[in-house]
Amino acid sequence: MNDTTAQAINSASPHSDNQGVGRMRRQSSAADGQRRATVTDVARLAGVSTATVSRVLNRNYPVATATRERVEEAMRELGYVVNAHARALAGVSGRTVGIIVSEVIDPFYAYIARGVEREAALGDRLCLVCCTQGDPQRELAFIELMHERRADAVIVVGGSFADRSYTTELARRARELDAGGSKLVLCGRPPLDEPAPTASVEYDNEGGAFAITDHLLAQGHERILYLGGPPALSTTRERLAGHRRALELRGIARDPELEQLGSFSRAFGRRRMAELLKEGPEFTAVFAANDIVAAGAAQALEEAGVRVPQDMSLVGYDDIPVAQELRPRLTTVHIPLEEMGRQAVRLAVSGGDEDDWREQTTGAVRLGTHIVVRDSVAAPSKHARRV
Amino acid sequence: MNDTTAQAINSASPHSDNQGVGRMRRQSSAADGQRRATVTDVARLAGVSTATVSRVLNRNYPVATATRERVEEAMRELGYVVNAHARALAGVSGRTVGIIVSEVIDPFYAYIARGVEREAALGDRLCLVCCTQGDPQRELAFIELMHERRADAVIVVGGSFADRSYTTELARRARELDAGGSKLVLCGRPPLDEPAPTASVEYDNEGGAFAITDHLLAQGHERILYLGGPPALSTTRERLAGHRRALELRGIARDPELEQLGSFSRAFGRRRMAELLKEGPEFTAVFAANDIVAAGAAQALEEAGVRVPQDMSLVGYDDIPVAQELRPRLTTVHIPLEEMGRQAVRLAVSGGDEDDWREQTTGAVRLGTHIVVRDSVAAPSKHARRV
DNA sequence: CCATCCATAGAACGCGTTTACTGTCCGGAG
DNA sequence: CTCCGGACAGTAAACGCGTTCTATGGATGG
Repeated sequence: MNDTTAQAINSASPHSDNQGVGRMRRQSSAADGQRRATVTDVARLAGVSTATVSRVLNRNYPVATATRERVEEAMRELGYVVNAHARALAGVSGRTVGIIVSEVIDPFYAYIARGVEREAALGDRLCLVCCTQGDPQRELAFIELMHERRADAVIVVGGSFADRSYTTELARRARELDAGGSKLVLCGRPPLDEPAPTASVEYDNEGGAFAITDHLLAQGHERILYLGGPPALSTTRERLAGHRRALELRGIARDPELEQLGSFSRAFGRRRMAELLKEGPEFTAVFAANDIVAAGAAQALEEAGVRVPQDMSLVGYDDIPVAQELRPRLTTVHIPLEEMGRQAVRLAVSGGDEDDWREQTTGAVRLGTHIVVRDSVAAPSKHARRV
Repeated sequence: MNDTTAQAINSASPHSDNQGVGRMRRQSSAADGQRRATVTDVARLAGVSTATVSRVLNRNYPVATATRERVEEAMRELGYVVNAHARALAGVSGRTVGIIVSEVIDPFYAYIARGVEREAALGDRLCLVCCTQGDPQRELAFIELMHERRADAVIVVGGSFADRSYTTELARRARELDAGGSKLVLCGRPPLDEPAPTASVEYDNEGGAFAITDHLLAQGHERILYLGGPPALSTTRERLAGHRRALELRGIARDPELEQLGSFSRAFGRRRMAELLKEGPEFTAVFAANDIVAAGAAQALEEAGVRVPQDMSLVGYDDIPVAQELRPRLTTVHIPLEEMGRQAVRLAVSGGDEDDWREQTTGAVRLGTHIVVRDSVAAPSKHARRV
């Protein structure tokens, strides 16, 4: 389809008359857009050369005021808009950064995307956003597409899958990107095991999980259900690791039955919670893998008539807005999401400026997390809930 | 800043040695990216011409299988990635659509963005996303930036301001864009009063407001507070218009005190609601300008000990996820947000295919809205709430 | 053996940017 | 009152990289 379109559009133009700058085209179809004005047109109208027009455009070289004004007037008159493609082709940065998330409507990603967008805007850059819907293949494809567009940075956000061939492929892309002067930034995911020229922005995922589990333990909970999160995702693994470490440190044996992984969806949280309430192991607190799952669990709890926090404590992770909307308000782990997005851009973009000492190609920052105590946690009730 | 950066990057590369294809560059800095492979390189390595390589790339012309394989092998070996800029410059569509919203983390916009992104992806297009944070100037600037990048479509989303000079400027941009073969799409906002080549996707905003107000009236409410929404925004005006029409139709006089406009924020909803509860007019129901404002109002109500829906009915608008998270679950107006995004892309992109009958340049679709009844509305309590 | 069709090559083109270079005009030196 | 160095303005032309039109060599078919 690309082809046919492109052909149809182009085959109709270049034929006879080579040097005429396009007189003929103009009178073709009625409402049809007459050829876009070019630097040459502006130059001609202003009575200067194209180089001068370019200088006016870029203000990077002194141009007499009178000349500048004449050129600007000509641009206005012709409705001239520079062609970013031509400019990029000539070697100027395309001023674009790409961000790849799994889902834009998920607040976790949306906040990071906001940080990326804002930071990008500060540097007069535009932001290419893609959603993989959780498909690693699509992620790879998008990286390729962004590479084709010569994005200054390609930021992949969110947990990654522990799939060898995928990792290898990603490393390859990172090298290709780097060879072209772009940078692959891993945001909210662990670095590649294979060495590759990437930058990375992480948050203390394990630490946050440790802290909030410990918060639960400090209240006296000993049977804590860990609920949700795709098992193969790095995000899940890290959170679970922090959770386990906290248990271990207090000398509490780990019960596999209390680790109910699954997905990050609200539906999962609700369904599995309901099931476990009916016929699951005993527990007095729930550590939902993220706030969305917590929202689902909260609903199941409500429907089952289990009061939070009196009968059951509940915590989440991410501290997205829904955490404050739930009743009781959810105790959770805060992640500086927007800041992560900003850092991701800074890392990639500043790195691009000083191309002398490329040694620091592999920048990395790690941001802290902290728990936010609200109303969803209390000490376990005297008589442990019996199913 | 734009300029200095661009200069710094470029002034350092092209110097002596003009025809050598870059021998020198290679040995410059250690990790430095050696010049990217080009079609010419691939052609040379595969022993064919650049035309053939291009054909292999675009599969738009028969190429002998053996040749194709040789070319593909060469591309792989060199880590070749086409340059989208060069390609776009040569006349092929850049396969990019732009969307401009005021805020990505706002679910209203996020859902539309998702629709745009998905539909764009179906056509192998990438999506440029920008946030104006409500600033019309920034909106104009982003349109310009997208125009420079020759986006197939530029979709501006959300209510617009009733500012004459802004509208004029927008119309001008629409014409420039159209002249270049792109399209400006107005999504979720009324068409420009000034004639301009735009496409538009609307939703029945007035009708939704009418319906939900009527729903309240049918329950017996007569004193309904309309809360929130920027007065100058078209979205607010339309919703208010629907609200008023419903009142009128039931013969209920309009009370200016019951129209408390402001903003679309949660903070506004909460603050103003609290104020009105303390010292405002009498009313038995609240029509929040959108769900976010409703969430704020719900909190104020909760804090004031006013029960919903027993003591006070509450409805919102947009039907974003928070509506289902509130307790009681919020009765609201559903908008097919994602579908709007999809339609916006379709309108702009299909329109671009058949450039023969440009008459239909100004496409427009209007999607329906409907109310979603949940638990936040009840008949007014016998004894009207007295402050 | 010529008419065709196919695969491929050569070259023009699209549009800014930038370098190398020319022509001007200034002030100060001689 | 010239003459020279240098700051300034501005220009022609090369360049970046795919795409596609036109042309050509060769093979197949009649």
